[in-house]
Amino acid sequence: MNEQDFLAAYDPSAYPSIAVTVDVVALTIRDGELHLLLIRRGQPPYEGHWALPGGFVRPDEDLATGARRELAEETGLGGERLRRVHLEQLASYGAVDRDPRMRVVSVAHLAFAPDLPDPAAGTDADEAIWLPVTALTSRQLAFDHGRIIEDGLERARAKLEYTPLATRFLDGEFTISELRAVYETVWGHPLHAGNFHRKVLSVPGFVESTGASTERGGARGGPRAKLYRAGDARLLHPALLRPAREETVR
Amino acid sequence: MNEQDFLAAYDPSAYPSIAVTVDVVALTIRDGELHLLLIRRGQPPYEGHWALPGGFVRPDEDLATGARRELAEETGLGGERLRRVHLEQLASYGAVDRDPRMRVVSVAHLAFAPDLPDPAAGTDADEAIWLPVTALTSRQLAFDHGRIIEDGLERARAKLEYTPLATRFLDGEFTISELRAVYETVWGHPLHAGNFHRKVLSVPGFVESTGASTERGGARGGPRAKLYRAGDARLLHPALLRPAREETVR
DNA sequence: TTAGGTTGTTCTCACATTGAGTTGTTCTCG
DNA sequence: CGAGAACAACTCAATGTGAGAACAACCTAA
Repeated sequence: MNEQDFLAAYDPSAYPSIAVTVDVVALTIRDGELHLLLIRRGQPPYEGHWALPGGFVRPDEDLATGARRELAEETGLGGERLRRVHLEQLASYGAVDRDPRMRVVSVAHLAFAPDLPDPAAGTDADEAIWLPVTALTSRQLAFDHGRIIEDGLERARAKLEYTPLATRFLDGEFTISELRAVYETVWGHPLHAGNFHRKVLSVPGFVESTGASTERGGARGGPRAKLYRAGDARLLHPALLRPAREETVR
Repeated sequence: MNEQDFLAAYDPSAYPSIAVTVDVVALTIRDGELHLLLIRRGQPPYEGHWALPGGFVRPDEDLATGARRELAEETGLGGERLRRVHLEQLASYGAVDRDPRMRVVSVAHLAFAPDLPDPAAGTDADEAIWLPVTALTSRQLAFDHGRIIEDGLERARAKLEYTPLATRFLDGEFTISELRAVYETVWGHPLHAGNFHRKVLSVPGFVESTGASTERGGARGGPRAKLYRAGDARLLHPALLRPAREETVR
């Protein structure tokens, strides 16, 4: 620090004026497709464009609390349902001109949720929807939110490899096939059912059996599947690696 | 966003007052030990405690630029040497009471550098040193910098697994043994020399041969070693995994 | 009610990767 | 010159992975 910084430090009105916001990349799986929570902006800048839920960090809340509050406001979620949503910090975005109104640093967060109700009820005038990520390319996104979403999706794909967070897209009890569907949806391609089954059961602490089975077979046939719940592992060891992706390596 | 937020958005003086800083966890390897750049604070709060290099983000610079500037100021580094330092964003820290003077959100960064000169010259009155990370426990650290350092070290250890960033701790040309020493130093335990050698050469794009060898054998004997430089891979595939660490998994 | 197709689960087998140890050679130091 | 160290290449067993097959349980549609 130089002398100027020190002076600034002692005079709360003298430090550079930068606003701090939180934005949330909230993901869920609906009808076998990965969906993202978006808000349509009702005023300039980027009026009519789609944006991530977010807003200013309040003086009395920390970053994670602010992100969870924004998520609650837009989804109408609360209590136990909200508490079960996985929320982690993604990264911060602070390009000088990312908001035309003023200097804003946004601390982006990433959320994984089981299928949630439509967000319309209980929020303000802005339109909020769960949009399939496959439909993103055709949408106009506000600010640098396109970049934030890309980073969030890549983080989500990577996290499924070495953490048990895929279970956060499911309800408390699930079948191995449902878990496999999460991986296939987030990674975007099919997995070998037999190998996946073997792998999931062999990783210690990933899932634990409930002893129960589904009431009926699948909609298109097949036997009843055994039910599992999330285990106590916080990391998968060894990891469940995505099939090789040579392109991304160089 | 609710109505209050909208009003705030249009009135630059009405948004919550939060300062934005950058801090840098700068790592290098000296004498076979991992070192960290620390500054001794010359004034309260935390006077006399050790802190990460950092300071306010300036209105005209983005986050990465600010972090690189702070690093340059404290190391006296510039030009090509500075440009070769790997710098990436680590995470943001925004607990309400992390700075007693005011609300501060710090965007922490992580830097990997080859052995650098002592930082004393060219900087301001504060004392700056490269401290072995093994000596950290006995030091009083300012703010939440202990936590930030922990997160930085864990990120560094993880990054060595799946990226070729270990080469950033070395000069342009290096031997496989020197590269292995980086891994052993950062991970904190010895690796099997033969297996490491095989693995490094088998991962495409990790290192490429220069064709040359060292002028002399090692200080304690042994043949001349072949020299390599960093390859063009940005990710290691397959990764070079740390030996299992059961404790951290649950 | 039955036929045909789907799914959950368990196997098998070939192949790749890893951990551990060995060998041979080159070099430095005393 | 001899001892010890380190580079580089090899072997071998254990483990993990990809691909496919087997089989029973179950659904829907005819």
